[in-house]
Amino acid sequence: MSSPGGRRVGRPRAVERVGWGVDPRGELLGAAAELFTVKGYAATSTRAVAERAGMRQATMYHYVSGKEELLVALLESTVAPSLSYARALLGEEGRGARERLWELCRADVEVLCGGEFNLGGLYLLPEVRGEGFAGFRAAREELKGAYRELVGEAAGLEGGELELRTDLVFGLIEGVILVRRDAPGRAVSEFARATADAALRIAGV
Amino acid sequence: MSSPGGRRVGRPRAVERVGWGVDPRGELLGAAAELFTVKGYAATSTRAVAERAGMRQATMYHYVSGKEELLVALLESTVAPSLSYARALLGEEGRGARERLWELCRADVEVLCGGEFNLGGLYLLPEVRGEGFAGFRAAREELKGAYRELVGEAAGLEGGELELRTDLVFGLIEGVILVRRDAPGRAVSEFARATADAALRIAGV
DNA sequence: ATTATCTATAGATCTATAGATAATGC
DNA sequence: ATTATCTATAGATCTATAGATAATGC
Repeated sequence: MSSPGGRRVGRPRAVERVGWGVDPRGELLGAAAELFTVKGYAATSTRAVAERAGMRQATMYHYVSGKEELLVALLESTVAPSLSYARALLGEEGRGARERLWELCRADVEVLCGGEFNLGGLYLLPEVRGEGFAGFRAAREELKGAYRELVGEAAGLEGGELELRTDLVFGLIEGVILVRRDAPGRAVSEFARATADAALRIAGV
Repeated sequence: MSSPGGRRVGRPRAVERVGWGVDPRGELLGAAAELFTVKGYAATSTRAVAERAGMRQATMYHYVSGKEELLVALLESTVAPSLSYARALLGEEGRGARERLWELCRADVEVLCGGEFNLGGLYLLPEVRGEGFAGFRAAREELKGAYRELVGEAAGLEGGELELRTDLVFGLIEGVILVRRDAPGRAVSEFARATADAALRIAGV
């Protein structure tokens, strides 16, 4: 436990820390979330991230190997909650596929729109095609697979038609990331429900 | 007319040009389209763009003021065709709103997915918030206004409900940009029609 | 002694300008 | 003379490492 007064081992920071209750890696992740979404990933320097997190540029390397590690962690944090929820829903035999699909859509939109920054949009970065992001891409594919399964069961589809409907539903959900940029004021949970309604209409159930 | 043999005024290029029938600015735009979408905007240097276009880095400044001018031009080229089509559709009193909305959606998807590179995705860049992109943003707003008008007329909506439906429809159309990345093989025109169908279902007509 | 941080910096970029050069045009 | 290109480079970054320093822990 880091004592409340701030008595910590090691040389003190040049600029005393402001954000509290977070460890240094968490401070870096928070700074990166803001800067990557607001200024862009490639346009953000390691110096900018570190200083925003309240430490000097070189100190960052004590906690992470570089910018990419931060981006990987942020991306995985956007897909992980939806994915584990999707796994749980697939196992719930009791509820109908239609209801579970609606619920997955709603929860996914809540996660994507709920955070302070538009982290969901980061997965569009060309950098995400690189090797370091294989884990994230696999998680995203598994999530899409869950959508496919529920769409297929709810709408009684398979083959190319199922593939098309899944792409449209998945595209809608991720498209709300873009929409949210234009209207950041709207209440998230209401918007999430409306999006889930729209997804069911697209799926054709 | 630049004579076919390639006899041109000025010092010859160090590396003789390959892509033909295009002027130097067009060569730069083509190179930028490829590199910005594949490698990312901020991650692409002026040197990379110029060399891909077959000229040395410094020569690029003879034609454009820098990378940003190229990005502005590319973005405007993605919204301009849809916008002028939207204006034309708004004027066609003869056809019903429902039919015109469907047609706008279909045409928009064709443009966004039709090109060789995923230029539509570039508008998500944080850089686009800058002043240099005011013209592009205005065009995009006008296009969204056309969607709003057609959705309102087709579905008989207004106020907050109209705003919500418009966001969902617009989000779906732009979301197909993401979808296309996952399934680049699908026939564009078939996909465009399916997306337009889905948009009408979301709009509630 | 251990730890977290700092300062300093080498080496690798990258952008934008200055000025030279090699074509055609007249 | 005009033009399109070139080469060269100054100045401003940015990344990642080396080594110093200022705390606490024992």
